[in-house]
Amino acid sequence: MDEQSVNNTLSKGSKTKEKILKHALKLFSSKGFKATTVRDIAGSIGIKQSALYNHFKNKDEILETLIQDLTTSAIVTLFDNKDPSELHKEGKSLLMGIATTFKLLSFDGQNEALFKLLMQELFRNERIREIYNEYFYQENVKKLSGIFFGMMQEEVIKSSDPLLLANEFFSPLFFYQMQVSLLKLDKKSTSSVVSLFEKHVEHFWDNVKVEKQASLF
Amino acid sequence: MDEQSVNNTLSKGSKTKEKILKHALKLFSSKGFKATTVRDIAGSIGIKQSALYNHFKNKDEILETLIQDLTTSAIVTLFDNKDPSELHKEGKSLLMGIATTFKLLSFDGQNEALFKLLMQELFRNERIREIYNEYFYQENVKKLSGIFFGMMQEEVIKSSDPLLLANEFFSPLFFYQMQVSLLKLDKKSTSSVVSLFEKHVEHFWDNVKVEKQASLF
DNA sequence: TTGACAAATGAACAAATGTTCATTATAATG
DNA sequence: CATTATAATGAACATTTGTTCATTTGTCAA
Repeated sequence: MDEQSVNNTLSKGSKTKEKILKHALKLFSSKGFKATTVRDIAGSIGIKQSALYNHFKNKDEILETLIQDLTTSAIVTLFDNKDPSELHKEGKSLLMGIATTFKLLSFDGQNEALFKLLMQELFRNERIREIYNEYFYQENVKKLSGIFFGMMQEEVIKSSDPLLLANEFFSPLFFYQMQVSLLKLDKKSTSSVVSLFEKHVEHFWDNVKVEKQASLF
Repeated sequence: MDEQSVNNTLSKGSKTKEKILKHALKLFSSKGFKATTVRDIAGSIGIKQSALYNHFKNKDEILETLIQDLTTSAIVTLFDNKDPSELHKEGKSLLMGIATTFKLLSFDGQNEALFKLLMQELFRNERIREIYNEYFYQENVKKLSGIFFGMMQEEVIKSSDPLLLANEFFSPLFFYQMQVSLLKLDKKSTSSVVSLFEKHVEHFWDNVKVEKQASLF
C-alpha cells in the first residue's frame, strides 16, 4: 500500500513538481538564483507562490534538487555510453566523438540551462563547486587520462603525461562551450566558435599522434 | 608622500569613494552583486549605508564603476607592456612570459576579485559580457593571432591558422586560471594546476614549432 | 570666528521577498 | 457515496532591501 500510494502521488503530484523544477532551472540559469523570486517561478507556471511549498520545503530546496540533478545530467556523464577498456583503440575519431558530444550539449535547452546554472553559482555555492569539480572536471579528466594512457601503450600517441594531455584536451572544449553559451545569450552567431571544436581535435591530434616514418614512401 | 599630505590635498571624500569601490568589489566577488546589500558594503567600511549615497547615485552605479575599471585592469591588458612588432621574434619564451603573466593575475587580490566578479556576472550582465568579449577575449586573441602570424612569417612556427592557434593557446590559460580561483575559494592546494600553465606552453610549443632537421648531426 | 560646503548620521519609507496557515478545491479510494 | 490525502488559493506576516531626507558633523577658506 505504501509503494502504491507513493507511486500514485508521484505520478500526479510530480507533474507540478517537474514543472517547478523545469521553470526554476530556466529562471535560475538566466537571472541567477538570488535574483529569481518564488513569485517568478510560480508565475511562470501559472500557480500562486504558496502552492510551491506543497512540493518543496523552501526556495533553497529547489536549487538543491536541481544541483542534485546535475550529477546525473549529460554534462557530467560525457563518457558513460562508452566502454573504457576499448576506448583507446579508436584514436582520433574517438576524440572527435567526445568533442562532438561536448559541442552538442549546448544545443539541448535543458543541458544548456544546467551549464549556465553551474557557471553562475560556481563561485558562490560550495556544493556546486564540489559537483563541478568531482563530477564534471575530475571525472572527465580522469577518464580522458585513462584513454590517453591506453593510447600510449598501444603506441597510437606519443608517450607523455596523460593527465596533462587530458587537461589540454578538455580545457579548450570547456572554454568553447562557454563561449557558445555567451554568444547565444546575445543572439550572436556561434558558427565560428562551433567550428573550433573540430579544429581543436585536429590540432591536438597532430601534436600527440605517433609520427609515421618519414622514409616509408 | 605620506598619508597626511594625501589626506590634505585630496579631500577625505575621494578616499571614502575608493574604500567603497574596494570593499564593494570584495563583497560582489565573493557573494555576488545581488546578494550583497548596501548595508554590507557600508558596514565593511565602518560607515552607515546612507553615507554611500553621497558618493554614488545608487547600488548599480557602484557596479558600473567597477565594470568600467575592468577595461583598464591587468586582466584585460595582458600584452600592453610589449611591443607587437617585435613580439614574434622571441618564440617560446615569449609565450612562456604571457602564460606567466596570466598565472600571476590570480595572486594579486584585486585582479582575482575582478576576475571573480567578471565570471559571476558574465551570464547576467550584458555590459560585462561586452567587456569580457571585447577587451578580454577578442583583444587578447587578436594580439596573439598577430604574434603567431609573425612567427609563421619568420618560420619560427609552422604555417597554419593563426586565429586557431590563438584560441588554442588562450583557452587552457583561461581554464587553469578559473580552476585556481575555484580551488582558492575552498582553500585547496593550487600547485598542481599552477604547474599546468608552464606545461601547457611546452605542450603547445611542441606542436607548433618548426621541426629541426633530423639529419643535421 | 564665521560661512560655506562636502560628508556622515539617524530615522524613516515603500517595495519586495520568503514563508506560513487556515481554507477551499480536486481527485483517488474504500 | 463519503472519506481521505494532496494540491491550490488568498491573505497575511516579519524581514530585508534600496533609497530618501532633514539634520548634524567636520573641514577649509575668507
